Amino acid sequence: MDHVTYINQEKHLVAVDCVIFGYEEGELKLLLFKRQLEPDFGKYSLVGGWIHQNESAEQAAERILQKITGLDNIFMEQVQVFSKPNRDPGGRVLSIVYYALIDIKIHDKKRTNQYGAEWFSINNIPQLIFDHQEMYCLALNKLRTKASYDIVGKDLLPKEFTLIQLRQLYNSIFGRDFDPGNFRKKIVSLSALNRLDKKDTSESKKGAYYYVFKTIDEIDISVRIVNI
Amino acid sequence: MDHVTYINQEKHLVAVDCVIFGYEEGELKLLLFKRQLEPDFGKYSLVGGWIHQNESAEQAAERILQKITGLDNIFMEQVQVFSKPNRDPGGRVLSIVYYALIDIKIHDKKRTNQYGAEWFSINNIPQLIFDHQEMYCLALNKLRTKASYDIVGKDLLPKEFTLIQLRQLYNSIFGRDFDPGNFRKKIVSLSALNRLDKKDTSESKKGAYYYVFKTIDEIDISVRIVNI
DNA sequence: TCAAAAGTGTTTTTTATACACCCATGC
DNA sequence: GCATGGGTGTATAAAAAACACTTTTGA
Repeated sequence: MDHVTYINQEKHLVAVDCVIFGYEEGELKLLLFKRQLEPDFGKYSLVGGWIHQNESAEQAAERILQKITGLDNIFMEQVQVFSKPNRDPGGRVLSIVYYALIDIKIHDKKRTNQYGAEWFSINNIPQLIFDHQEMYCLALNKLRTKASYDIVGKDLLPKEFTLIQLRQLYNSIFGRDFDPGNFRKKIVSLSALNRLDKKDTSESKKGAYYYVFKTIDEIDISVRIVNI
Repeated sequence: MDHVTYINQEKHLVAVDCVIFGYEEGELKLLLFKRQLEPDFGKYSLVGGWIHQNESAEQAAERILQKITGLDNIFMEQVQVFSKPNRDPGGRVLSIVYYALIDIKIHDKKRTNQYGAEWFSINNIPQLIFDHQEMYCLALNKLRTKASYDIVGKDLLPKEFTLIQLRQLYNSIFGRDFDPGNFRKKIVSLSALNRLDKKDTSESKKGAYYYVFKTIDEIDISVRIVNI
């Protein structure tokens, strides 16, 4: 890109939209805003905002997520850019889409309420504005891909969790039932979790062991990357 | 995104950068520009351009590729957006990165020469400006991912090609030698190719059968998606 | 003691890898 | 007839999938 050509170039509005996944009551959920304006009054939208001159798209997403959920250090991945000239009827806006994973239990519910955000089960998503449905679908695909070579859950589950809870999370992400035995074997074989000497007896008499994610330095780098 | 907030928002310069892969002489190659200006005079850069108001990022990439190579209908995939505020010393520019696959044999060499573009083997890439090295690495990763669940080659090889040529392409993409027998079996099992009654005798006395990609309607949808 | 959830073990199938071998042909 | 790639077959190993079985414990 020649520097001399920087001046007099067309500039664009650039937004960030976040597909915010949470997990609660055995279901993967999505945080959405109810739109208060025409067009598309009453429809729902992803959580979004403008990108500023002095920040990266990641930083913009972090800023927006912090504002809505009160949380920092949220796990996030870029999905892709949406740039069709007429994707937004309000004007020419490029949107950089991220997906984020958060633990619904620990986010600031006052804030989300204040901003009129609601959680929806991914089995029951309302109609979304513009191309937000496509954004969500791509984000879910990306999450599934990640979940199939890495154990996702660190950001969606409480610090201590059982393998049953982890499996239910996976069932919810992939929309199918994983075999309990095989799932357990696969997860254990990745040796990314530590078992605690502590059981969750709320679901059964026998009780299920709690697990936690290993810290970075505990992880055996040689044992990684397999399909679930 | 509220419509009332569209006005008075900060606007941004948005560029498109293309990681253009080609294949020739048994090597995967990359098309690069030699930079004629300071800063970074003499370093190389990806092929890029500005995005216009009335076009999507994809359309901008198509326009730029058409200008440089003379080709239409080029296979392309979005890699990701690069948006760090200081990534470009010339100013705040967001860059949307695509990778493209083209058959070097059929592109317009006069054009690439005219624009000062050169092909480099991916085993011998010169120093690139800004964050273009990272863009290239991500693009190659994305290409490898695609190549492992889909047969890439339709856009890099001539219409008719031997399985030996396809294997050499894969060797070049992944930087390792695939087992001839196993590679052949795997490719055939995907039943995405048709064998012609025609041999390439330029490499051996026996000759190797030519293959072509099946057309969309010939492809058996049930046989897809496996790792190579 | 038995129901119900947690956890383990066994069998089968599929896929990947390594490598030996046969084939066709021009010299 | 033999060297040289091209192509096929087989044997082994590793993963995934299916599913039977044992363990624990409160009611």
